[in-house]
Amino acid sequence: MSVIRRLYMDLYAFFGPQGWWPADSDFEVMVGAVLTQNMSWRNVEKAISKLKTEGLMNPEAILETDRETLHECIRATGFYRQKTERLKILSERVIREGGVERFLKHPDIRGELLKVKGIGPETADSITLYAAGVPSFVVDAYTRRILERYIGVCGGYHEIRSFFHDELPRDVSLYREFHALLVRLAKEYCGKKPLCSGCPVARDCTRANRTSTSSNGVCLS
DNA sequence: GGCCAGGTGTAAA
DNA sequence: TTTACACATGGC
Repeated sequence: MSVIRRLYMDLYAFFGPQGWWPADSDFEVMVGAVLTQNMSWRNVEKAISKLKTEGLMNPEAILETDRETLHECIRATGFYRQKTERLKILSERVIREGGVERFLKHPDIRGELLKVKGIGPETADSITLYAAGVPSFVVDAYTRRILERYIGVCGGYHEIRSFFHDELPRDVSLYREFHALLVRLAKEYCGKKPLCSGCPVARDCTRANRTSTSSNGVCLS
């Protein structure tokens, strides 16, 4: 069995199913994916809550509402001027395509998302996987950290994503759970501290700590 | 008080 | 093609 499949099985056995993405609608997934760019989910939750309270969690409202109001709602997520523009651009595109569900059914939804200004590969993959339900692995800072530290693999976004795609069957539920489990592991056991008391995959931690990623680890690119 | 957080676009080298 | 930098707030 490959090390990556083993990691998934160990994490699933330890943490159980995560049931991601935490959202009440596909549009909320899209908004959350933009707002969490370089920002902790804790702060994103506040912004999402405010948007809902103000009745703004839909593309029409985002597009019509004045920027100052949106700034106030999402200020806690940082880069709030940029993110306001990104939400407006995304909302405009969604409406132009005939609504959220219709847009998400585009045969190349990931490619379409990447054309939208302000949506890079990670945001596109988050929306593709969790809103559109198309298996596209999300490579975020947690994924990179775990892969590098526990398995000794590093590389660019595309290389790491391909690594998961090559090693795993194309399955939406599997990709969702695996990504969520990586985040869970990173948050609870793999912060800036070297390691990792009680880590459920301590075997791999030990191995990764012995080998320098730069000299002995696997570099995909 | 300083570092960090589930990135992305742009411009310069 | 790669690297540096701006974007900005809140938690610990």
